[in-house]
Amino acid sequence: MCGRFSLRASAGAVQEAFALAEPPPLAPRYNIAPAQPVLTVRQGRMGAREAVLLLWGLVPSSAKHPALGARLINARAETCAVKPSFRAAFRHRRCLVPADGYYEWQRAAAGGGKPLRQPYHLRLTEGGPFGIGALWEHWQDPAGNELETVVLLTTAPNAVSAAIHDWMPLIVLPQHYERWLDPRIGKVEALADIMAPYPAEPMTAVAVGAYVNSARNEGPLCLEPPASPASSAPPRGVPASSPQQARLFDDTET
DNA sequence: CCAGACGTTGTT
DNA sequence: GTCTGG
DNA sequence: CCAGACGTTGTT
DNA sequence: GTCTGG
Repeated sequence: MCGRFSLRASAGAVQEAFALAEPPPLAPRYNIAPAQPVLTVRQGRMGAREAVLLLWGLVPSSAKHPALGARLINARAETCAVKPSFRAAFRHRRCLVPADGYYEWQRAAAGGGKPLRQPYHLRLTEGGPFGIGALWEHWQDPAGNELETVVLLTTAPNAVSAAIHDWMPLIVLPQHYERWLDPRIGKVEALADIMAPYPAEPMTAVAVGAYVNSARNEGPLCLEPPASPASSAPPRGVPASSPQQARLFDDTET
């Protein structure tokens, strides 16, 4: 699952990572949430790559109204090529959403306690930006009002992500960007190899405080460690946290 | 044929 | 639009 | 994803 | 519980 992410990288770093002609409009973000505009990299038939802001939460082109509460924020990579709401977008409107980390909430272990959820920030240990595989869609009502929206794809978790949740965002390898973005390619057979879990080795998961829970909160406080660390009772499969920072990586199960 | 849904996660 | 259910 | 609201009439 | 807002 991927319902919240960060993008702190500079416009220059994102321009270079995604081979953009222009530096994208970009301010550091620590808490990007559904229903907000997200930077999206896509490609036209003539091959020009562009970065635009689209609303996160796909409104299918068939929707009568851009149902604000029923937007689709994630779609499964394994099935999006055949689902009616995503099929056309998969064939013609694949895109990448730049991020440099995403948040996952780990459900508390079974027991009497409150159903508190512990958020983690998952990112490349090296720290750079990456591209989340996504689809965009165009919607227009009879009056001519237009809306462009985007949905993030999910896939099976790697070892780092599996300790926290059952899914992870589809992270596309840089060597696959060109093929993924090419609108002339639409057959799932020509794209299936791209839709695999990103390897666990380059990734790190860090427990963070509840500040990130509210989509109204923004800024570096989103990455502060939890006040009462998850180390008090690390759930199964999760190594105990260090006092300073709960670095999460199980080297034994990659 | 027409009518109605079309998505995910999580929880029970 | 396109697929599923009846 | 999580947080927060969830209703009406009337008055300012 | 369920829907909307961010």
